[in-house]
This record gives sequence, C-alpha cells and structure tokens, in this order.
Amino acid sequence: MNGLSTISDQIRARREELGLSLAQLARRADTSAATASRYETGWARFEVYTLRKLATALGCELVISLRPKAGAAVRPSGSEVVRRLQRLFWDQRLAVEHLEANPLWVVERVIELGRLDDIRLLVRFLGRERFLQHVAEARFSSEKTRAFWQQILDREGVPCTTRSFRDEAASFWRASRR
Amino acid sequence: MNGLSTISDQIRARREELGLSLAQLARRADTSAATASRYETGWARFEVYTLRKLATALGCELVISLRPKAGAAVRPSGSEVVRRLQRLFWDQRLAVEHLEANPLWVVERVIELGRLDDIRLLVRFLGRERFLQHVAEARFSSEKTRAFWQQILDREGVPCTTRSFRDEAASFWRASRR
DNA sequence: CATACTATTATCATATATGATAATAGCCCT
DNA sequence: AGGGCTATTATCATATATGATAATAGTATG
Repeated sequence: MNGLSTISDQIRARREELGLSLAQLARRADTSAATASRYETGWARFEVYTLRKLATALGCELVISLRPKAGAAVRPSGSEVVRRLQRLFWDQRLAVEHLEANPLWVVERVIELGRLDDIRLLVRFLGRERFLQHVAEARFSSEKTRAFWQQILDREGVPCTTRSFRDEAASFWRASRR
Repeated sequence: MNGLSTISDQIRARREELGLSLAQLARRADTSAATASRYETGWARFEVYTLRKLATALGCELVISLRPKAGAAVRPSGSEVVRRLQRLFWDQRLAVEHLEANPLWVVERVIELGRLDDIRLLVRFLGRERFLQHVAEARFSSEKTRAFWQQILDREGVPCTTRSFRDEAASFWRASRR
C-alpha cells in the first residue's frame, strides 16, 4: 500500500499532503510542535497514544499488527511436545521417537485427555492434515468426544458440547485452516 | 489478514500459539511479566519500543502504518487554496470564483511560479485529470518549463531538470496516479 | 536587509511507562 | 487438601516521554 518505510515518513508525507505545518498538526492533535517534530524525525520510543492522536489529526487510522516472519519456527520441537504432553501419558515414558513411530497413539491420548492448548501443540507439530487423518482412525472411549470430533471431520469449525469450549475451538479451527 | 482487532489480542494469540507463558515471553523480550501482561490486557499508552521487543520475541515483525479514512477530506477548500496561492497573483486579488471560472489562468500561474507544494495543492483541488487537461492547454514563458511539463504529459512520472526536484516530482506523480 | 514564517534541537519541570516485587486468585495435578 | 504452575494487579523507585519555552537556522517575501 504505502511505499514509505517508517511511520515517521508516513506522518510527514501525509502532513505535507494536507499542507499542514508542524504547529498546525500539533494543535489539531492536541500535542506540541516539538513532539510532532520528534515523531517525524523519528527515533525509537514513540507512544502509541501520541501516535494515534497524530494519525487522527491527519484523517487516518493507525494500523498496528503483527506479521509473522517467514523464518519464524511455528512447529514446536519434539522435545517440547514430549515435555508438555508427558503428563497425559502416566502409564509410560513418552519419547520423541513415539511422536513419529506411533502418532496415532499420541493423537488418541491427546484428543481424549488433553486440553485445547495440548491439541493446538500437537496440530502444530504434526501438521493439520496428518492430525486430522489420525483423528479419523482414532478410537474414542466416550460417545460425546467421538461425536465432537466427528463433527470436526465432517465440516471443520463446528459447534461442540459446551459453549465456552465450542467458541474457542471453532475459532481455532477456522484460524488453522490456512 | 488477522481477524483479531487490537494489538493486545494479537500478542496474546501469538503467544498462546507458541505455547509461551507470560514469564517466558518477558524473558525473551527482555522486559517484565508485569509489562507483558499489561500489553495483553491492553490499555492505551504502549510504547512502540516495548511493542517491537514483544513482536520480535514472538517471531513477528511489528507493522505500523497510516490508513487514510474514507471520509477524510483530501480536497482542500477553495478559501485555503486562495490563501496559499494568493502570493503568486501579485497583480490581482485571487478569489474563490476564479478557481472555477478561470482555472486555466490559475494553472498557468502556478506551474510557472509555484513551488512543488503549490502544485500539489492545486492538483488536490482540481483533481488530477482536470489539472493535466489545463496543463495541456497552458502557455509557457520558458522553454525549460514547457519541456518539463511536456514530459509529464507524455509519460507521467518522468525526470526533469534538477535531480532533487526530479526525484520528488517523480514520486509525487507516481503517488497521485491512484 | 528586514520580517515572518518554517523545522529542528536543547533545556527543564512534569507526567507516565517500566521493572522489581509481592499479593491475590485461578487452574492443574498429585 | 496441598504444591506448583499461571495471570493479574498493586506498589514504588527509576527511566523516559511530553509540553513549554527558547535558541538556532533556513527559506520565502517584501
């Protein structure tokens, strides 16, 4: 959208586009010309509060968002998965090898006993496709959980048993759909 | 992109996605858990400095930009145009009526004597198309300015006489192209 | 040259964020 | 019930941004 790199450059460009002096901008934004100049010359420690006042005075909305870096490792390490899921495997010591050698066993245990963040972790480790594939093969001890996961498989992002869990789970599946 | 509204929500979502506790995030970001919690629960006065540290710790880039609001009046008022261009019309009192009744006269005067920000102002007032149309009809006193504007008309965003002016003018025409 | 803008930067008092710490409360697990 | 996590919030000392003001310098204009 905007070819200008820093927010300082964007503020200056917009101000000049509107033909405002620093003093005029400062008055509109209810701040000082010194501060406005500091924001345009740019250093590191702005306050979002002031930034938003300046943006509003320039007839703009201030957009702040996180953009995941390409190299950012979203997939957790096997050791982290083991450490966090170990408590679900009281009968046996969980090892990293099990994750690759017997993922169905791990998936069954996690969807049976795990919390939502346990499921999230496993999905990130196995990948969405592999996880759902194992869910399709899994055996369930309770009809309730079976029905829930059946719905997930049939049409992703679907209501489930309890309201709070349903909302959170639904948004999670929507978000992970890519 | 991200359906979550506030930056606070985005930070929390990303942190939970990575399976970090507030204390872990704070350590990675070289800040305190109290601050991390404050940023996630959200109030108004964040510092961009801290925000950026948190974003980096979450493997993200912090994006900050101005988005012009739809209703934002970019077109200046006639009175403002008159006030700012009056100095170019020493021989006569410029009035708002002249802008609509005799725009060619105004355009000629401005492209002959005005600075870049004068031209910007007039373009915003008349609109890009009308402005260029009048430029095409305009008479020039110097061959140099005629050649410059001829180039603008032939292929927009083109080099001109001096380097500094050329760069600024070129980027201006590129930006105003819609 | 004089006047009047402009932007930048310095200084200083004040307002506010931050970090350390602790208290509270909730949740999970044994 | 108890231990160990977690997140939130309060408090307080300190670091930093902000606003007011002024000094400096540049530029346009008369």
